[in-house]
Amino acid sequence: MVTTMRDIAKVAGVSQSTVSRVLNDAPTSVPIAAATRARVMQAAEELSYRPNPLARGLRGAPTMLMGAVVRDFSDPFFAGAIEALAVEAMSHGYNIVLGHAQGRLDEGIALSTVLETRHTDSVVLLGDMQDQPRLLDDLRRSTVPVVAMWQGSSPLEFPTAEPDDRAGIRAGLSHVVDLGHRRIAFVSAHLQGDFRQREEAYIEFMDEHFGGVPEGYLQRCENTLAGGEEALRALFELPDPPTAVCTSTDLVAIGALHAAHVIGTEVPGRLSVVGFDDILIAAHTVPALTTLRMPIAAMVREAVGTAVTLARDPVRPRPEPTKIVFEPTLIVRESTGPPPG
Amino acid sequence: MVTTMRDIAKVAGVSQSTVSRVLNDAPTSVPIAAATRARVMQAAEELSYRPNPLARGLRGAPTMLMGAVVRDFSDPFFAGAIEALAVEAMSHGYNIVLGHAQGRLDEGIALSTVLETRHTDSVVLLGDMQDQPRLLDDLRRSTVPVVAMWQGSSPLEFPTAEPDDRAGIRAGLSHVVDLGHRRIAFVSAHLQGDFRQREEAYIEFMDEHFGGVPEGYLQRCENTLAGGEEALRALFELPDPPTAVCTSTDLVAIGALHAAHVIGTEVPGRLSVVGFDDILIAAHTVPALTTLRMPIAAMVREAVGTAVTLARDPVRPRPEPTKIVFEPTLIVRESTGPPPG
DNA sequence: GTGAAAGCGCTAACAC
DNA sequence: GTGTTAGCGCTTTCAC
Repeated sequence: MVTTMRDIAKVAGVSQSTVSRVLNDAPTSVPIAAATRARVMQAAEELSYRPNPLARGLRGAPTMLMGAVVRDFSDPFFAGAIEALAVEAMSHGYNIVLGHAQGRLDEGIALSTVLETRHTDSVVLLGDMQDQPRLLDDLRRSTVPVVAMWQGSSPLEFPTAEPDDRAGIRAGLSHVVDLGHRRIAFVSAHLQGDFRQREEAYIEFMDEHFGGVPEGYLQRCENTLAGGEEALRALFELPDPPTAVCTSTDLVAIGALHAAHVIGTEVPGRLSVVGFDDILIAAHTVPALTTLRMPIAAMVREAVGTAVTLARDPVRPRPEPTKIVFEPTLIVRESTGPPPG
Repeated sequence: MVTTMRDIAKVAGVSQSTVSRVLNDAPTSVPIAAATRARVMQAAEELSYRPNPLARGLRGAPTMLMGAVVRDFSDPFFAGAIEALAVEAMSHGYNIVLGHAQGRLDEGIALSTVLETRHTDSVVLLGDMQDQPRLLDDLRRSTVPVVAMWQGSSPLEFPTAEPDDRAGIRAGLSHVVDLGHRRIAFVSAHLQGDFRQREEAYIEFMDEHFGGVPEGYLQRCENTLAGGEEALRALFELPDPPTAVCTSTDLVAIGALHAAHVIGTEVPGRLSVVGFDDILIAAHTVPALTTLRMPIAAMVREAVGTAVTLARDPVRPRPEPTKIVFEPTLIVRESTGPPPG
């Protein structure tokens, strides 16, 4: 059996509400006789009492649970983001509930499972969810505060923390241009609208600097290691292969690195590679990856802070959608160098 | 305002209990007039009603939340494991709540935060928690069913799914021996008791085959990429460096790979490297890593299945601690080959 | 077929 | 100082 306050009350010979007061260490509002308090405490200890958070929650107390809905679980980038989110949330006393918007689940489940979650005090969206219309719909009409991250080009609906994709891509491209590269390709991991901005930043940059994107230099692929490999292979079947490849994620960059190794193309001797995100392994690939560091910590801090604040507000007028932008930082490692020759 | 059943009842002109019956689609127990049902449904729709899971839970319904307590969040191996856990749990209708036993949090928090979690129907422990005595204590005396994974050598307290570490390590060692290696070192990532078994398997194997471990061939390090790098460097400062290195995790193996590249040691030409776990990037490192595949999917299936079953049992006599063992599989890739010369 | 009423474990008035 | 009494939103007897 599970111990309830009534059990304690019986054992300690007091009323259940006294137990409640003692156990909650009622601020200053109601003084309790030291003796009573002691008896209650001891009884609670003996019966190894644990409060029932559901009952508390029913009374209006927050559940201290924060929902996290992530678009793609198997992406190491999001794995890192969730970790950061969990740590940050915990520093506010919250635990993370993992929802997920994974592809073709029965849509009905996807949403209710995630959102039935009214026992979640707030919800954080990681990544673009345009392909989950019902989820979004549900979120919109619900009363839980929602904050979003990495929404890319999808319409702004919630308070959002976003990286400056365009600036990041341009910084990477400028870096290889400064090294002397002219034949610069781009591997664009295609997920949702999410990465469009990175791709567009490349096109824009190439237009400005070289009057356009050379035939075949823009490769689209899945956002996986295998996708990056394929894309790099395709680039090297071109009559005039690039000397530098920028990518929209580290994941495809690492795939590209591997493919380059397999086909015997030296990095950075023959080919420079630039990633995006600076995931955990990026610093330890062979060779170490030059990339753009996503300011995850700062973004997560912002998002969690907003979520916590909104959750605390009992009035909660639907907050204005806002977008706070964070700058990626270029991290130069071993995978970039001057072009061959 | 949040819509309750009473609101619906008022609008539909019925009693709140009727609303409950309609909305729960009461099995066959109580037939409801089609007209009433329709009216209720419509009112619910209009008011965009959402059931309050807390109230349900209070009445004894399960919360359909499964707690996951992970020892080390930043370990990509556990990230993968959590992903698998989340997917598997969701296939049973559960969502995962991330607890965490992270190092030096205020111990008080660590446990209550994770366990107050009586609104969690069950708890899965990922990794050895010996350094969290209060957590374990709490878990022991609580009534939530607990199942464990990757407990290594710590005492068996719960139903557990475990890899056969010894068999895995021996398979890796045999593989390099078969390739002709004799000078075989081991990089042992030191966390908890967790990895002792892998280290001991190495010692045992070396005793059997070569009459002992050569001086300096057993390197201990942190379970990080940097740890693996350091360990490899140390090995190559030995008067007689190894021609093969086995490791207790892919993480340190990848660090070793990187260090080998930096000091100009060719893999597998001059040095063979064997990992353990087969994490996501293992197949895409340069060169691709030979490793032992942890049967995560099978283990997680077992663990979640047990957790779900236990959670369903209302009687719930403390289950016998059990250990189900899963065999790792040797995956030969590019990082191993015959010794030089 | 449907309503009234009790109660899940807890907190918060409101008495005394 | 401490007990009594309402509910929080819901499910579930038990009546009618």
